[in-house]
Amino acid sequence: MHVTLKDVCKKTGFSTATVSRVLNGSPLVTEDTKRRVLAVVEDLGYQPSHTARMLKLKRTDMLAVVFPPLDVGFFTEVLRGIDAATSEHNYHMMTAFSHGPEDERKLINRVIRERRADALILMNLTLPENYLRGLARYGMPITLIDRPMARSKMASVSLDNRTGARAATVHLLDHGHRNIAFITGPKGTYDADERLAAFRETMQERNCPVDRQLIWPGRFTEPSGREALARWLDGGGDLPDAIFAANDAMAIGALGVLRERGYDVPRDTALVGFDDIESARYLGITTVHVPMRELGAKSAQVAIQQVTRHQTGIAHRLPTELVVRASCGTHTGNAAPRAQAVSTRSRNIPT
Amino acid sequence: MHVTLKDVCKKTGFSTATVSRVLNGSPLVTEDTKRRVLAVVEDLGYQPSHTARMLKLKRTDMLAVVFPPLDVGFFTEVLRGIDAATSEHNYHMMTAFSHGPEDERKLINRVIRERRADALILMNLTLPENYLRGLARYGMPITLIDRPMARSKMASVSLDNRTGARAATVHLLDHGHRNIAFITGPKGTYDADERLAAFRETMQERNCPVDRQLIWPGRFTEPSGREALARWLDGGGDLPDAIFAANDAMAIGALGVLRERGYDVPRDTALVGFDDIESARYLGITTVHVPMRELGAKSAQVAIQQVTRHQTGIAHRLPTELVVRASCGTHTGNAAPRAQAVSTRSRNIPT
DNA sequence: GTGAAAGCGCTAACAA
DNA sequence: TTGTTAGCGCTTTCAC
Repeated sequence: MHVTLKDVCKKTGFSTATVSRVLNGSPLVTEDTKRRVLAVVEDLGYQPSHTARMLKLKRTDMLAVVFPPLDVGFFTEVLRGIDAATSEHNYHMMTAFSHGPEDERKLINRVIRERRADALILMNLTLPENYLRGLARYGMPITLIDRPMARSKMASVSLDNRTGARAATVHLLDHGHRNIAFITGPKGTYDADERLAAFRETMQERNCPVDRQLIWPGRFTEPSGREALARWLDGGGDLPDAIFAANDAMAIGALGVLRERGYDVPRDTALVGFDDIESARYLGITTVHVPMRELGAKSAQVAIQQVTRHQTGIAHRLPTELVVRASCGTHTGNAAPRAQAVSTRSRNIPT
Repeated sequence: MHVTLKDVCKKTGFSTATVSRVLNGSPLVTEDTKRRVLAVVEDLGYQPSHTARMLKLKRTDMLAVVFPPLDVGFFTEVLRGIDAATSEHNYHMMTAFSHGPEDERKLINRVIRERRADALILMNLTLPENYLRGLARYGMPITLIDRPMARSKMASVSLDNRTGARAATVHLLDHGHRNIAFITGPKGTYDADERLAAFRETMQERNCPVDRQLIWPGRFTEPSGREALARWLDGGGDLPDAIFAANDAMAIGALGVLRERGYDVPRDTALVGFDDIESARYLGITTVHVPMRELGAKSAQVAIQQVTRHQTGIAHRLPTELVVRASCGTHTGNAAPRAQAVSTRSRNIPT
């Protein structure tokens, strides 16, 4: 059997109250008592049962994180960010990956209803706003990553997608590309919509008409990026001057198709992604850097603040930043120095 | 306030015992009682408190996973594997990334002593065997990923590193490479040691002397791969016929150096990695595929078996498999068809 | 078949 | 300063 509070009491002769006080650093105990209790605690190798504590205190010191079923390296980074902040505040992290929308709701419900965690962090899910609002009723603080909630007090940590998408579009335009294709993310996803909108706006501002045919639907996955470009080319479409994918996974998919068909990047077409995942760096893909760790860390902090300080409606927006690499722009000759001006994150493996 | 068992009792008129029986599917209740109780449960939106249950049953339905502070995409995949098996068995997953060896022990101790989980999965840690054996005393089942424990009953799920490393080495030799450099993983790590040992053995069997100078120390990280090759070249070393890195991250690091210095892969030197992470596929790096998801899924299954069936000393060993891509061997002309024979996993983006 | 009651291991009034 | 005691919300003997 394992050691409980009572064992410590028996051995010290003190009551549970006193021992508990010592353990919780109450000032209402003699130095001597404290010493004696701690000695026995040490001796017996006693450790308070977290479970019992939970039941009494109605705290779990646990943050639950639910991720969508996407595979991209993006989530690892976010997870690490959450982990870092979480453990810094002496919280634990419970992780679950959803395996589809139904599963997502089941997961979320289970966590909330069983009160397995003090707060819930939801990432980039496509769940409708009113469903999310409904969750608020259960009283567990929820922090949304990647989606500010318009008319609600739900906390969120999101991205300034527009500035990044705008910078990328401007970069392409500045390098003389006009005929730019855009591979979208799943419709209805906040980030995807913002990125597309900013692309459109920027094009319009520059009096550069957007060819509707060149808006290719994607799903934020690598295969969907492949398909988008392949379908266009197979349908007899000309290779555009540039391709702007709403995330790196799709950019990588498109790059695969380009290489397989003998096209050179950036000579035949420029390519830009979004996120700045590890593979994008290795492949030399110009992209918009997203501070993934910070996204995670910030959301964990927000979640904890909601728990400990009962703060509500906290909304953060993190900046994004263009990172110029070989996949785009270098053929103008002076793009390299310019790249430095845009960002110092450009260490990469030339392709 | 939230709904408890008592609320259901009050509303139904039954005792806690009966309601609890209904909830746990006991056969000792009338169909009618069951119906009435469930109706009220539904009506009130009652959900049993997991915490209270835990305290009573001394089960947490939680698997704790501790990962090392490495960044590689490897872990994401393993984590997904664990998640899949975990949720399939109605368990939850608690994740923690260590931030160094001291931290690692602290994390592990906390989980074990507080009994936050029913079982613990440890991944690829460099913790000494006797420390691990010491942990067994606490009674929490531990499953090791990537390291079979020689003289102990600790469960493990590990890799057949040798077969994979052997296949890779043979592949390089068959393509006429003799002068092969090997970038090692951190000394003392099971996988790293096995891979190096198999490389050495295979070379010897083929009467191909291993040049000690060409064994470059690495740490399983991308920068360490860069450094290993850069140091050699900067020291005036000739580019070897081939480079075999003990993992993909380091292979990618070396590839970066090669490209920066204008070398072509595989023309100037062949390159082989280990793990088959996503980036390796995109970069067309020949590598040894490691079934990362299975590694995770299997370890979760083993962990759960230990909990539910009190099985002990389960040891699994998963196969690895050579995947031939562009970074190696294709310059012989007929390597492509051969690649098919070796593995069908070779879809990749030609570099 | 159902209920009363005793805990699981802890914390925190309240009393002394 | 320390002890007594009543729970937290559930499961499970043991009676009935």
